Amino acid sequence: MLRTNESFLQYIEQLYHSQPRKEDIIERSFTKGKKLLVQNEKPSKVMLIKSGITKCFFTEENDKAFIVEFLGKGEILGEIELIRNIPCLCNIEAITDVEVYAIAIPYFSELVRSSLELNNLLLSVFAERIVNTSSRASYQQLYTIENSLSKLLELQSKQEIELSKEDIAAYLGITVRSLNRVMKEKHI
Amino acid sequence: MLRTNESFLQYIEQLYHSQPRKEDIIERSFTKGKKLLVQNEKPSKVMLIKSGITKCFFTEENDKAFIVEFLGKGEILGEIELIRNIPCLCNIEAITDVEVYAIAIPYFSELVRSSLELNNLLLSVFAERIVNTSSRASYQQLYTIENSLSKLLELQSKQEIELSKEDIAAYLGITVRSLNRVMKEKHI
DNA sequence: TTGCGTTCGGGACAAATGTCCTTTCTCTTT
DNA sequence: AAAGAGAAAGGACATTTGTCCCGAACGCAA
Repeated sequence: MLRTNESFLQYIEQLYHSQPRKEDIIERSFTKGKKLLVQNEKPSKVMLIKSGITKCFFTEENDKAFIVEFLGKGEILGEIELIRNIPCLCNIEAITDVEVYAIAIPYFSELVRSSLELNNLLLSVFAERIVNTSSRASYQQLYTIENSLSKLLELQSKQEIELSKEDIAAYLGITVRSLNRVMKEKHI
Repeated sequence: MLRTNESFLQYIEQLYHSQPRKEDIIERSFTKGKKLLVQNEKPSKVMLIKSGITKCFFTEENDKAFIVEFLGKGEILGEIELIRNIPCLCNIEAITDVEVYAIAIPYFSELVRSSLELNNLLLSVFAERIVNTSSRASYQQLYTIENSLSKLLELQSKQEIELSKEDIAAYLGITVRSLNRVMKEKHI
């Protein structure tokens, strides 16, 4: 649910401190509620989260939202779009105040081509996201809201993340009305 | 829906023909209906499809099935499990007769650590799968079966793949009864 | 040709979820 | 303190989907 990545953060911080040209990686801040990346727009930077939490979500044409993941410290953003050379797949929005390392695209491209360390970090991240996204897609399609909610609440208590009801509903792909109904039936 | 990857196939075929030790990559065949990989079991090889089509699916504890993707020529199998060192996430089953290149795990691991070309091929594949899986998860959660079926039929006609009703239902994460109902209403 | 078993499609009803609207609660402004 | 606006929860009804079971069609063997 909430993903973090300490080794990726260390790797980028080491690059940040040792870079000769100081513009390849800069620090940026976003306040809660701000969009870091906008769906269907070309990303200008690849970013890695230094602190804070973001949600990564689709807005569909019927105006409904689906949260794919919550991304925290050490998680990378915008890298899929760079590798596939496409506009942003999803929106990324800060749900707390967030600080990131913003990495220039030509610099990041060059690293992907040449750094095995970066490649291996990215492969691990991608593998993790495929596992998480596909297994949750399967589960939420084949079980009722009650089962999915139980799983989410269990994860949530382990990770100590505070989510609004609207965000919980968007993560499960349902309406807030349905979420309230199921929570009431389960006496939550 | 059906994924293929010509450049990955060329890369593996070049390795296959030039390998000194002939056991690192071997060819294997599977008849229609056979399982190439079994969910929750440790994979013994990483495989790349030379010809044929497979389905990659979850079997949930409530005995329902969800097809994540159909994988064809040039697509790689079992690599996620190797990178994350986990048992198989899904089942992989041949829906036509299938031939694969089976790659020894220590050999493949060594290539991942050392070959930038392989890393870049894998990054592209993973990026594609994340895009596909997450966007379809969102769509199928937020729209009705009718919309999802329309999308599938459109893809299917472009790709000339023949699917059983049971497989279509499993790809959409619904029952065959529901699929029949919607197909009848749409006069298909 | 007939009988049996399996597969497929659909009827009927139940369950799950969405939509729309109302009521209550909370917060802010006057 | 009161009023107004916005947010949150839930009632009622509609729609969508799942479950169960039955009948028809098909294939195979005797």
